[in-house]
Order: sequence, then C-alpha cells, then structure tokens
Amino acid sequence: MRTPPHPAQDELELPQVLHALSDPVRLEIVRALDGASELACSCLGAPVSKSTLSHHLKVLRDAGITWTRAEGTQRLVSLRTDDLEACFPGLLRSVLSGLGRGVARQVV
Amino acid sequence: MRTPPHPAQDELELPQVLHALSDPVRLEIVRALDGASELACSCLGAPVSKSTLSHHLKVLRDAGITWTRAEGTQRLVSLRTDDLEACFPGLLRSVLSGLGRGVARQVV
DNA sequence: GAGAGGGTTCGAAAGCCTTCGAACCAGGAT
DNA sequence: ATCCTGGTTCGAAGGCTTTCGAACCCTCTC
Repeated sequence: MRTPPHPAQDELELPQVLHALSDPVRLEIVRALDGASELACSCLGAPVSKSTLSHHLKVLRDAGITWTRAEGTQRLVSLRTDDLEACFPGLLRSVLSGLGRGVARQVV
Repeated sequence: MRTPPHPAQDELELPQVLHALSDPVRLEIVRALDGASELACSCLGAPVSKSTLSHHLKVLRDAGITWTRAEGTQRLVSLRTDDLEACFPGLLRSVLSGLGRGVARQVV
C-alpha cells in the first residue's frame, strides 16, 4: 500500500481548506486527530461506511489538512498542523476551539 | 424593502459558517466588507450577475457572517465581526489574513 | 499458497450548489 | 401617475457532494 499524494505546503488553497472543514463528519475527524499524534482510519470512529470514511479522508488530505502514511497493513493519519499554521495562522486553532460549541449535536 | 431575517448570535453553526466562507466569490465579498463599515451590494464588485450576488449575500447572511439592513432604495451589508468573534474567536481574522495569500488568482 | 484485516476504487442514487436570465417589487425621482 | 434604480425571487441547467455496497488490492500471518 503506497503513501498517497499530498499537496505541498505552498499549494494549499484557503477555499479548499475551508470547504474541507465545512462538513460535520470531517470536523469530527479533525477533532479526533487533534491531540493524537497519529491515528489509524479505523480509530476515528466516524459514523459512516468504510468507503465514505475513505472519501472524507481523501478530501482532508487533498486540502492539505491531514497527512496519511502507509504503515504495514494500515494507514496512519495526522494533522498537518505546522503547514496549516504557516499558510493560515490561527485558523486551525480557532476552528478547533469553535468546535466545542454546539457542533456535536448535529454530527449524528 | 424590509430588512431580511438574520440568525441570532447563539444560532451560528461552525460548519455553516465555514461553508459560507469556502466560496471564492463570498470570500471576496467578505474581504471587501472588512475595513468598510457598510457597503451597498452594488459596491461589492463581485464578478457575477445580480441574482447570483443576491444569492451569495443570502448565504453569508444566513450563516450569520453579515448583517443586511434596508436603507431607502438600497441594502447595506456589514460584517458581524463581534458576533463571529464571540462564537468563534479568531476565526474571521485568520481567514481574512489567509485571504491575502494566493486566493485572488482563482477568483477570476 | 491461502486467508484475514484494513483501505481504496467503482458505479450509482439522491441531493445540494452555483449560476444565469426573466420577471418582479419597493423607493425615490420626474 | 410613471419611470428608473437597486435587489429579490423564480425556474432551470449543470456540476459537485455525500453516501452506500460490491469488488478489489496490499500486507501480514498461518
């Protein structure tokens, strides 16, 4: 299983990043990744099917929000905190802190 | 011309706000509003038709990002900076500062 | 080599988004 | 009253999103 392609830091686009973050399922994934260094897809606990989860992870990866690397039989996902901070200072932190407030209820 | 409905501060939803900000045309509108206290729709200079502009302004308004009030024959739009800051501290600022970097080229 | 586990890809369905022009509405000016 | 101006609403077209199950691919283990 090869490591999938990722955009370079200077290729990150604000609209794409914001769009990737505008979905409740993906926000939940980002929240799960925050604080954890790396997580396997199966540890994200998203309430969707395997194929849908794979799709959401691809959206996050293509937007430059997460990094995915192959590790044996599974894939480990982590936040590209530093790259995001370099391109859009403060954005990820403000999104993550805003997440606490009244998002959980609609992630059902 | 009546003032259209706006969501209350405690009704703002993060995914909706991020989605509203994920469109290049709307980001351009937000940038134009930043720094100006109030602008008429026609002063926003968005490269779209009247009806499309009206639609984008509605999306921003419904997400709680802008405030629209009737003033004679026209409508004045402004950013709800304080409400956004109260709900999602730092978000608007980080988006606006990230806007400078490489967004203009794709707003064609 | 055969299997099992973890993810991806394919194809399809349903819904939402963006965009436009045409028609409309409301205030102000003539 | 009539018209002009600035915006909204309607209806429609086209594209993109989200979602799923089925089939597939890798890698590790037996």
